[in-house]
Amino acid sequence: MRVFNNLTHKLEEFEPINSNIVTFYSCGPTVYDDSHIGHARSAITWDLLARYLRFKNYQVTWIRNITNVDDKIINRAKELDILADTLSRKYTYEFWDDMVSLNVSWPDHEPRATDYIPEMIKFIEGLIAQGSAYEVDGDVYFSVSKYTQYGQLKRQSIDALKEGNSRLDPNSKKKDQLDFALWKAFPNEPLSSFSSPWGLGRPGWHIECSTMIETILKEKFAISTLDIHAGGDDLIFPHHENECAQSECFTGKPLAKYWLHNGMVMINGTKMSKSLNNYMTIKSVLTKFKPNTVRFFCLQTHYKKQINFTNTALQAAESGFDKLFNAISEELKGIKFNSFAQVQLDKIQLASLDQALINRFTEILDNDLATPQALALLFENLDQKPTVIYLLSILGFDLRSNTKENSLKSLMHSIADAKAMSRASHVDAIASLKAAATSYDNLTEANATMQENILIDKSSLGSIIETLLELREKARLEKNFELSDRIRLELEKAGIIIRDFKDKPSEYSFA
RNA sequence: GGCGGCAUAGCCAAGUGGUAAGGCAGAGGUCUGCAACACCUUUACCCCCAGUUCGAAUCUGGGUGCCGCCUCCA
Repeated sequence: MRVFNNLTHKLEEFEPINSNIVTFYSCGPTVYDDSHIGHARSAITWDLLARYLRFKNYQVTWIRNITNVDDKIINRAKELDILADTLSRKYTYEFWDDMVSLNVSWPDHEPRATDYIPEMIKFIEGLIAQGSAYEVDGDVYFSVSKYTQYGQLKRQSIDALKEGNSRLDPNSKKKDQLDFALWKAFPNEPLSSFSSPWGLGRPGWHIECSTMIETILKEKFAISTLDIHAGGDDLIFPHHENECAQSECFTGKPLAKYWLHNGMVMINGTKMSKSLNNYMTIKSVLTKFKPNTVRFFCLQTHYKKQINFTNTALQAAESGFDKLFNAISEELKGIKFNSFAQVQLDKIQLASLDQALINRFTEILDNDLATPQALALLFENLDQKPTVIYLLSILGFDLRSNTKENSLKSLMHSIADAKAMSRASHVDAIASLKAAATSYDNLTEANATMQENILIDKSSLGSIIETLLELREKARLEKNFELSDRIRLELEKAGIIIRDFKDKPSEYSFA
C-alpha cells in the first residue's frame, strides 16, 4: 500500500514501524457546536483508512481526540450561562450521534483533553527543563528556535515563516514571534481553569494532541512515534507543525512516520468553516439526504482534493449510490452485518466471491486510497453482486438500510391516521387504514398527521405498508388506477418507493 | 509577500508517456395501465504558449485563472 506522506511530500510505500501493528491518530473536533460537512468528510476519510487497514489485516489502534477545553467552548458556555463541561459534553454527544448516523466506526481510544491535564503539565515541565520552553507571567511558550526542523511540514524555513507572519500582536509576551503557547494563564476564571505550577490556567491547543498521543502510545506500546497522524489540511500549519516540534523535543523521537491530510469541503468557492458562517451541519444535510449519500459524495473525490458542496452534487451522489444499492438490494437478504455494518461472510461465501475483482479493488485502494476509481470499478462490475456488496461494506457504506434518517418519522407522521392510532391497537389501526383506503376519497384523511406521542414499531409499519400494497394490487387488477396511483403517491410522500414487476408482487423501499 | 494545491465533456470525477474510466444530468429507445426501477444507444482532441519525444492530458520551461495555509479551524 502506498500513501502520500506530507512529511516527505512523496507517495511512499506504507510500512508500519512494528510489523503489522498500526498506530493511527486523527484530529477530532472541538465540541462547542454541531459538526458540519467538513467534519463529516474528515471523519469518513479516516474511518475509511482504519477500515481499509483492518481489511488489509493490519492490527490497527485508531485514536481520535475530543478537544473539550478551548476558548470557544468557554465563551459559548458563558453566553449560555452554563458550565463549559456541560456544553462540551452536549456537543460530544451530538458529534457521536452524527458519527453513528454516518456509520463512522468508533475509534479505539477517544481521549478527552480535560482527562489529561496532569500529563500535559508534566509534558510542559519536561520542555521547560530541557530548555525548549519558557514561562512568562503564568504563560508558557514553546521556543521555536530550539527545534531546527521547524517548518518541515509546511515546507518553509523559519525565516520565511517569520516574514509571512506580519500579524503579531505587539503586546505579546513571546520572545519570538513564532513561539506558541503551551499554557495560558487565566487567573480569574477558576471554573474553567486548572491549577498548575504556573498558576491557574489552561493548556494550549497543540499540547493536547502531543500529550494524549504520548501517553497512550507509552502505555499501550511503549513507543513514542505514531505510524500515521492524520487530519484536515488546514491543520498542517501551525497545529501539526507545532505538535511535531514539541513532541520531538520532549520524546526525542519523531511524532509520526506518515502524515496524511484530507482536503477541505468548499461552499460557494470558499472553505466551509464555522468562523465564516458558511457551513451546513451534518444534521441538516441528513434531513435531506441519506447517510450513504454523504459517504458516496466524499468518496467520489480523492481525499486530498478539495470538494465542492452543492445541492446538485449531493443529489447526483444520491442518484449514483441509489443505482449501486438498487442493483444489489435483492442480494442483501440473508447477509449478516456487524455493528459497523461490515459484511460478515463465512469461508465458503468468501471463497465464492470474484477474487479478480477484489484484487483490482485492492490494487486501486492501495494507491493512496483512490476511492473514485474504486467506485467506478464497482459500477463496471454490478453483475458481481455478492462481491460488490462485500466491497461496498469495506468502503463503510451501511447496506443494512439505505434510508433517510427521518424517513421512519416522516412515515409515521404522514401515513397514520391520528384518530385511528390514538387509542386503538395496531391491529385496529390497520383495519382502520384498510377501511379508509377502500374509498380513496377518505385516503387523504387517513394519512393525516398522527399524534406525536404515538409510537409504532417498524414491524407494524411493515404490515401497514403491506396492507396498502395489497389494496393497491387489488385496485390495479380491477383497473382502478385512480386509487392505485393515489396509494402510490401517498406512500411516496411518506418516503416509500414502490417498484412494480411483471411476474412478481410489487416491492417497496424507503426513500 | 512566502509556501502548497488545483485547472479534463452541461455538472462531478479518473488517468502519472502510447491515440480520453466511471457517475449525474440531457436526448432517443425497450419495459410499464401510467410511473418508478431496470436495460440498450448517444455526448470531450484534456486552461494557454513553447519545448523534450516516433508519440504527452500525462515530462520540462513560461504564462493565466481559482483555492488553501501563514489567526481559531476537519
